[in-house]
Amino acid sequence: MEGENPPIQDIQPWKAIDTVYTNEKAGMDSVDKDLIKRVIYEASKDSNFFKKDEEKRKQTNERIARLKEKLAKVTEDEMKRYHATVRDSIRSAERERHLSRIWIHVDMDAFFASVEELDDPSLKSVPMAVGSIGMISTANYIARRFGVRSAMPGFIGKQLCPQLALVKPNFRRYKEKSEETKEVFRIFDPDFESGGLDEAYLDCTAFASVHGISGEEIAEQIRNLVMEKTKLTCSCGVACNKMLAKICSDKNKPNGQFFLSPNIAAIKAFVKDLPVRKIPGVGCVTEQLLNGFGINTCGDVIKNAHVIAAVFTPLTLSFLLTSSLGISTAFHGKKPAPGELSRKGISCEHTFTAKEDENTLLQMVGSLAHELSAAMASESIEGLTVTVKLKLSDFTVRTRSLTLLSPISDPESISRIASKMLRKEFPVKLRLLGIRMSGLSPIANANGKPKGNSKGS
Amino acid sequence: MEGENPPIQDIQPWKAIDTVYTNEKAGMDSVDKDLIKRVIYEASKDSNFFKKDEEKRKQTNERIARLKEKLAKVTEDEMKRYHATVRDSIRSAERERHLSRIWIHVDMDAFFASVEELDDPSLKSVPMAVGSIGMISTANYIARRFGVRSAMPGFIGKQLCPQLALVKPNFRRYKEKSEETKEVFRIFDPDFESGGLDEAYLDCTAFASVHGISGEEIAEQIRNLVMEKTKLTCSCGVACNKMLAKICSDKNKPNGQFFLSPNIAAIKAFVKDLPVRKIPGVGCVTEQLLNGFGINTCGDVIKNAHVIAAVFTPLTLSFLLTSSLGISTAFHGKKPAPGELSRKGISCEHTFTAKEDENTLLQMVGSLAHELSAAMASESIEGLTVTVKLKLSDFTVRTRSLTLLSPISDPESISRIASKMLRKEFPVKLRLLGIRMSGLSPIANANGKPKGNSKGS
DNA sequence: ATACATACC
DNA sequence: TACTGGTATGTAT
DNA sequence: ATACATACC
DNA sequence: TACTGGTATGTAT
Repeated sequence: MEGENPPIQDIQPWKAIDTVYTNEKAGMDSVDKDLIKRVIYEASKDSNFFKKDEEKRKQTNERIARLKEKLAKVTEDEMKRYHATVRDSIRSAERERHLSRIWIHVDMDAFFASVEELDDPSLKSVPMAVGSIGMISTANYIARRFGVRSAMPGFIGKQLCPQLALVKPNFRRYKEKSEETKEVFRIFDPDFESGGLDEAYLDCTAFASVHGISGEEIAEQIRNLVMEKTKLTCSCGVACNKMLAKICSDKNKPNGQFFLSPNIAAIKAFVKDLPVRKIPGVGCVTEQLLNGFGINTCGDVIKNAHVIAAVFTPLTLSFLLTSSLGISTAFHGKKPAPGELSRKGISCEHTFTAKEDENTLLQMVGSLAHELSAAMASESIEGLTVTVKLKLSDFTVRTRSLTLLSPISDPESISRIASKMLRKEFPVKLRLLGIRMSGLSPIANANGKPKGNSKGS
Repeated sequence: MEGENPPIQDIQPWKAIDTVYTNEKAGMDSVDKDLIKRVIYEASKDSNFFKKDEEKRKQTNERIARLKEKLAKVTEDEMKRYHATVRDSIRSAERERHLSRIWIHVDMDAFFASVEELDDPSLKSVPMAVGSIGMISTANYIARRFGVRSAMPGFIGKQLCPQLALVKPNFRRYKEKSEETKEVFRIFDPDFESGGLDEAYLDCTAFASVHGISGEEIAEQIRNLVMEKTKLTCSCGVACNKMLAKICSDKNKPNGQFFLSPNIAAIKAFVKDLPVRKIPGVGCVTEQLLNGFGINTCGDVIKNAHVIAAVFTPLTLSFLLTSSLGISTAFHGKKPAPGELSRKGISCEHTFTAKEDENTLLQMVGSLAHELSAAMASESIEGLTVTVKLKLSDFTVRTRSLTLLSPISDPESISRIASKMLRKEFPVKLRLLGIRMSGLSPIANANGKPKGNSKGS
């Protein structure tokens, strides 16, 4: 390592800024990409956000270093046993492989942005994003060509594309349109599982067999009906399990579909060079960790599973292995028993320009408590555990929680408890305050209409 | 409930004493059984043990009452959803049903007692039990006819059968004989799983297919070879999974075998009237709880699964349902990865006549610490967590634990920490003291030979 | 139970 | 000037 | 992590 | 006179 030339990053630091925003799809040549990286870097480099981000990446690298040390200490003998563990895991994963189910993952194209375009067609011809100067939810396809993406702050989007139109989100409207899509989904699978406003998983096995049609034909029908109903386009993935369907729905986006043939050879070929980051559940950090061990694709995961076994948790091994083999849930998950509410927590948080005045912060907690309490009332639920979330001005996150003896939902109780926890943290300079209630149960009160069920077991 | 005659138990209290000892096998007529119950009752009724036992049973009954209240509050609507949950659970359990594996559970007959008879044939003709006046491990079949059973204290055994010969256990010898049996088991399944000195689970699928013989034939061979090798008899259960094999090995005990045909009809018939207590994992308490809801057999579990869903934990539901359907593990469990030691804890405890002198108790902790440390040294392991176990003179059990920053194994450290925890409990009158170490890792020291592996993940 | 990290939309 | 808000889940203690 | 309960041999 | 000892696992907090 010593005596080498300084790495390129020291001279063109933005080239190393391979953040969330830049590691996606094709469609731009490398000059464009380079420019985009540079703009993002310049816009970010002095912010606390950027510092925190770098710190995290550094810590992950240190974690990689520690794991590598651990790996180095593994004896040959132990490694043999890790290989055996891997063989075991693969064998038991394979028992969960189901090829005979037809899953379709439907993903609305640039959903929020498309709804806005629908409601104001003039937006169709300009680069546009739904969100605020602080944060973008979705960008339309024109804006994406400038490098504007979701989860990017609006001010960076503006720097990438000064003409960018920022449209304030209108969630009520998106919900409406989402309900329209659901009417379509129900036709094909009354039990479809939705994953947010803009996507859903449908088990179309029964529909296909009853109507004697293929998954691909069903996907066509879904896309047609969704268009008819909502005037919006969506993309579909057709495969034999949820994960594969989800990955497939991204393949021919927008307004397309992709069918993965339900046979092992096709699945293995599909998965072989798939970047691990495509596995739902593998985010930036896990990707960085795996890359640190030279594991970039699902094929690499299989080849190096013994390394993963040596260095990660058994659950992580099993998850990565299963996913990389193209295996995942092929049946609908159990719906929550009446024992449980389907929701496990409810929360409310706000970001603001960093503040340290104690009274101001305490007042904000009070108002959060009222907001949260109102949300709880509207579902007739109460909760046992109060968690306060603080984000310091340097983006460090802290949580403090307290579990009570009996559940509460009134704003006064929530406020009192949250304030007490906040006070213990003073002095602090905060950019975010949040309150969350968990351990939820329906309110069994006089005339309330509990929409949920009594806490189970 | 009011105005009824006093229940029979008030007059003949021993009839209600349906404890561990009396609710087993046939072979005695009801007069005998009644006599046995009465003797046991008379021998027990004034002891602290008996009081604690009654207290626990009472608490379980209160728990049943509470669960029934909860059940009563379940609305029709909720109950419908519990039914749906059950349907879901059954569907997913059925996906785990494997009929094509051949499992054999081998259970040595009255193992310790039989070894003693082998070494001293004069014991064959008299009622005999291995154990002490305080506790019996195993009784031979002659003694069993008097009602003497394992887990019964020797003094009660003597009251049931004054001629009872009590033989002191010789574990080294049993281990030797157990190793002999294992040599046999390895022939049929090199990966067999042992469950204590006297039983094992063998997956004989491969052996059967390689040698073109049936499970029943293999069981014959196992029994012959075990007899040849050890001069001891054993019993075998042959079925398509571990649980069923285990239950089957009990069917024709001693010196017999039982084959359960691997088809759903046969399994359903087998399981229908099987008492829940036969399910390995369902002990006295769960049995009592289930009986409290009128659930006595596996058939009842299936019929009343919605009740179980409403009242027990999802895991318990799934376990009881799966078991009652005759489904269980059909493949060898993963062996511990080199990441882990196969052992998760190591402990040492002693019972004595109740003491409250603090110095005496502290000295006892010191000697336990030395014992434990020696056991750990012999395996070259150390541990992070120290747990002290106390049993008060009234049989109440208390545990206190502390997790350290770095692992220990030397007697001084263990003793120091355990004593500190004990002192906090003073004053107490104890009949048992124990120490356990967990969070184990191999000692990576100079010339030690770690038999295990470094702590994982 | 508490605290924190990761992930997804 | 300026990097969300809501939820679930995993991991460690 | 801590405490306690259940289960098995 | 007198009701074990060792281990794993689940549940709750």
